[in-house]
Amino acid sequence: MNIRALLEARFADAFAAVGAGDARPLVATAARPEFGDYQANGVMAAAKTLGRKPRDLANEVVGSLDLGGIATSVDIAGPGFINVRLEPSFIATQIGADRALVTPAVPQTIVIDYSAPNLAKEMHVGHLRSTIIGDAMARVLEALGHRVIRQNHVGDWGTQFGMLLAHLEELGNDTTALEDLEVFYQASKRRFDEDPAFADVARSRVVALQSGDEVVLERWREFVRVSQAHCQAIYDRLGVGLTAKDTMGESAYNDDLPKIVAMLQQQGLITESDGAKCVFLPEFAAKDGEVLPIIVEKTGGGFLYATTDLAAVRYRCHVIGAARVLYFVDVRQSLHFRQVFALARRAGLASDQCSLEHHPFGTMLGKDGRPFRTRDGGVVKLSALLDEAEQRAFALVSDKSPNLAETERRAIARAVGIGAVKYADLSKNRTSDYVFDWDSMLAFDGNTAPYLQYAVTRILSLFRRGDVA
RNA sequence: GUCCCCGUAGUUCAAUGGAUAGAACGGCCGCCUCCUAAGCGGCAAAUGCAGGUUCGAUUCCUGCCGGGGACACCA
Repeated sequence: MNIRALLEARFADAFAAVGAGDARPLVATAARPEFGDYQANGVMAAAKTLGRKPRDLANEVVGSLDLGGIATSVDIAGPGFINVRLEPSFIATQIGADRALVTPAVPQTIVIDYSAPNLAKEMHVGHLRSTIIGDAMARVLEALGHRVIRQNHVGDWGTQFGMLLAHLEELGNDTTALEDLEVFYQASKRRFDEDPAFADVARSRVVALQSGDEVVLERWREFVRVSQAHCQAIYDRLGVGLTAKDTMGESAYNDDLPKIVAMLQQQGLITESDGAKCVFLPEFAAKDGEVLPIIVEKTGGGFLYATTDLAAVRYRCHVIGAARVLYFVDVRQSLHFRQVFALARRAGLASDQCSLEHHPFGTMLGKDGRPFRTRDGGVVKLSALLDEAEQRAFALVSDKSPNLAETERRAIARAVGIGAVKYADLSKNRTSDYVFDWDSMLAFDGNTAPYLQYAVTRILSLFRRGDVA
């Protein structure tokens, strides 16, 4: 039983008994410890509605309130706050009960879309927030008793794969070239930009891929397998629960895309504009009457990510039967998701019972206040970031505890370094940008992972020395 | 230009419409010597501006100022 909910119910009974049954008791945890443990704030509003003095009404509420065995004291304070101090034995039994302090949820099926790296390249810092915030949410919702379905919407399809496959062919399909995916991607792009003949081959591979050419498809599968192994290594280092079975990439929706467009067409939602198939929804009209388009098919054919996301919505709502779909995606995608969600509803790709929610997050900035980059302006690979976190932690640990064996210092450095990166992110406001700063996240002072980890270590040490449990 | 998000101590973050706006780091003033690697106590320090709704506004509404982002065939 949730304590707040229990108190709310008891107060509601008391409110009803004194003729204030229409008002909510508004029970909350106490604002300050000296007030007690919980407080009910609803009397002031109720008194206003009833035209009564708040203190008088509060007295009557307390008179009718039954908190036997729950509270040691119930006091009226200020203009009409009611403060409750809990019975220690009651708290003890609540804590002893299984998951006592967790509100038991009515179980729902919840899809969580997070991480979503582009498999053509290596994961970079831009994927960090989605990955660890989404993972944290998945765990929380599971702990509340929900059926959580993780969906890693990886970028495993599209024009860029034609380029990569063509380059891989040039190298005799030797997948060891993929060990450094970033280098491989850059080389492919260079070939594509510099050699028109290569570009033609690349384009033909895209067509082969999309038309289901088994030979090309097999090479593509191998590429995806290797690339996904890179991601898995990162997930394992981060302690993130994603695995291959959670992958539901863009390619998975390939066959649905023409059907989605046909369906929109049938509903009369599509307007052709400059050769592209667009949907113009009135809710995206500006003051000047200009309406933002949602492009679902390019001039000359070919689909865009709005189409893919519509197919994903349909799958999640209608096939999986999700009650909620949570997207942990960069704030810059806000407009895109507003459009996709609105269109999905309009076209019946999402039922009214299916809640579509974009939970955006801000950008990771460097100390200069600009997006976090390497010194020469390149994107920071996630593996390099985690390497540096462990190295810095190792230097700190070695400095403070030079007597420990190196293997032990390495193990501690891993926990401290990775923990610092994750905690620095999760302890920040999700929706605003934040400055990524090694020194503050690895500090042994303040609101940091090293501080928390040391506090736990110290408590365990006390228990050990005191011979407690 | 249009639309969206955000403005809280010097800094990083808190505060279901509730009481005296909380922490941490940094700063200043004292004190102490170590429970795995964080010493302890104290002090100063903030709701961008102007209205409105409300018994009560950091929170909701309007306008302004400031910052960020997005806006047609990339994702």
